[in-house]
Amino acid sequence: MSGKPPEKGKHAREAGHRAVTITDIAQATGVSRATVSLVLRGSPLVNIHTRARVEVELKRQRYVYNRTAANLRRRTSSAIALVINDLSNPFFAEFAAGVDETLGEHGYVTLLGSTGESPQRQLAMLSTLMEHTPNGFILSPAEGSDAQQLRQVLGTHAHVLLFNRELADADWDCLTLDNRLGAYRATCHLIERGYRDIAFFGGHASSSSCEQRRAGYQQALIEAGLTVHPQWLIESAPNRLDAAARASEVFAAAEVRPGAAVCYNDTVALGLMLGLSALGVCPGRDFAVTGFDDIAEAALAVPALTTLSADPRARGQQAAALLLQRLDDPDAPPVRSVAPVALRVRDSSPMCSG
Amino acid sequence: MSGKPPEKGKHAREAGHRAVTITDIAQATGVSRATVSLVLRGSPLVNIHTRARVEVELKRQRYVYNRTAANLRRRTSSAIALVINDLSNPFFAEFAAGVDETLGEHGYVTLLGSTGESPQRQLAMLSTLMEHTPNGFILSPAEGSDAQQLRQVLGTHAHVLLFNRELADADWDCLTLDNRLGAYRATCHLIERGYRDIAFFGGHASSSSCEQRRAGYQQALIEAGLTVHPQWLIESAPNRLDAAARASEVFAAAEVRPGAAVCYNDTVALGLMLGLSALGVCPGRDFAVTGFDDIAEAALAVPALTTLSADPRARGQQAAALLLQRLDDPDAPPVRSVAPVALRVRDSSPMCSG
DNA sequence: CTGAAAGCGCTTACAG
DNA sequence: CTGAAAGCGCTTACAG
Repeated sequence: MSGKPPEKGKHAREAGHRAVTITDIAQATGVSRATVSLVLRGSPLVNIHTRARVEVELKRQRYVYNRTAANLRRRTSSAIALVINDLSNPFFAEFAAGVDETLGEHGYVTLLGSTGESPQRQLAMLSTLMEHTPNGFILSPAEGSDAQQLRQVLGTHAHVLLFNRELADADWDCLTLDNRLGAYRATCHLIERGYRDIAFFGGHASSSSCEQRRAGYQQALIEAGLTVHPQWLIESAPNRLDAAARASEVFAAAEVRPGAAVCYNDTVALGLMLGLSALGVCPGRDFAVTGFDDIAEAALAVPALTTLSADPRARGQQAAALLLQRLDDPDAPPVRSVAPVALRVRDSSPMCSG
Repeated sequence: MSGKPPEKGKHAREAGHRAVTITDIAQATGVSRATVSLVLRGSPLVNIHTRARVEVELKRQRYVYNRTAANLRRRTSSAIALVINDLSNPFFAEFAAGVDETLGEHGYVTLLGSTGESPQRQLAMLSTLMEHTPNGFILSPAEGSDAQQLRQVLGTHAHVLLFNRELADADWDCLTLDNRLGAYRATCHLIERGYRDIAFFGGHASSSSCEQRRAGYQQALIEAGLTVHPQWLIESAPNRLDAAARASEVFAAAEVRPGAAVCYNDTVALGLMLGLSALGVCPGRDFAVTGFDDIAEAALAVPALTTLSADPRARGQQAAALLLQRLDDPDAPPVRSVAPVALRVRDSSPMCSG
């Protein structure tokens, strides 16, 4: 039992007045609680007139079904926990909207939890959520999550769908973006436009998504017969500030200055563009940039950012659907779904002029 | 009882295996369930050695507290419902992040619901959420919400905090932005920069926030001795597309062409800027524009958008705090909180050149 | 077709 | 300091 339970707010629905229950309805209509329950659950057993009487009384007393009580008795749950890093990241906000929409359509309610990209808070969040007995978890793991610890908290039998990040030796269902193909396409696009010296910029190399994107980038270079310079693999925190600060590292290597960069994601790309401007390098003219995610800002930036669109809302719907499938068939083998990703060409990657 | 309950997903925590309960712990340690419960709740009554034995066993069996069961017995709830229009609007996403953060710190869990700005779905959403017996609601009402119907669904005694939109004759707590002052400031700012012919663009005039912003706009004009032209009050749906389509209406009035517009919000302002460009009017040079909300795109738009910052994340925290206060003291008089709003001056409102 | 009874996992007076 | 008993609001075999 972790977290501090709310001690003050004692009023589940109302202050003083107790809520109307099936007992009230049963007494008022002169039937048993069992019969009221059958009416509520739409059982065909109930006599049509009995049903009518009960239904009138339910309306009259403004009865509200207590699903948590029913869930307790039935050993079910109608809630699904959604745990993401940060709602203020538009990509995850859209994802959450998609999840919530699909879960709602299937009669589930969404329990929300944010981790702020901290494995610590993630564990705390998850054990709090566990106490509310959700039927399953949709989890976008914080960077640096430990599968071992997660399993410890979630228990061996909880239904879990991982989004966005794979976890070493976790046998949970998983929905990821096609990171490798996406970065491959971005890199090919730059090569086609005439760039030959292309860096990979941003992200923590240890994260699985960054690793995959780098792999796609390298594959494209190799297929084109270009050299992969290790000095052109530049790490950064996945935020704008750190990316901007590290812009100069792109030109740190003595030999050749790259003329373009495939970035880990849009946020990092926008930060790099800012940093380049500060260095007197005009992004989109002196230096080509691509992103990943197609956040709303990508289309509005100057120059508009060439990027890969993952349609996060659709991913949310897909994630929810996959988890629901898992609930239907707990014994099916683990699912690994890879969502496609589409290139959006914009001004930040013009034809190479150099 | 509305909505379709999930019939398939029968496995609250695990498939087949039943969860460990206080009964298991009691049996294993040879104490009563009551004692285990006291240990869990941290009661000082329990003998220190008894407590130690029980705690070891809790760990050993990986006991997970079932808060929903406890809530049922105690007639409490540790959940709060958060109902907003659309998570894909960054303003609301930030707000939700703030709410969730503060609720989490106080041991509450967030039940999420989206209405898609539809009063219909809002009612359906709310009655589904009611079945989960949340302790209170934070509700950003969909446009066109009917207080009467809401009260019907929520019951007279539910604890509700309204955000962003007031509702005629609802005696619920309410947190709104200082719409009037914000629009007043934006208008004064344009006047100071030399504009005299200023339109008010976008939003549905019937919505309370739009009404208030228009009032601030008019006040500023009147105080400056400028005329308020009714033809310069242009309505639009609060989205980019409709705003862009209605850009030409700004110049529809025969007499004078306005040289600037105070917009209902950022989304509408960005739409207007797009529409103006299409008409050959260059926003920020030929025509000044201000927004409202300071969404992330505002700073990145070209020209960057002068707007009012409401700090939605802080609003979320504030909303959560207000609701928690209400739970502590259900009988306190209704609270109407008005959050301040700060002007962010950017390139879209340069000195008047005309 | 309907009711009496047991029980989901927990808490809380009340005895002792 | 600990246990027996009742009960939160619901559901589900089981009789009849």
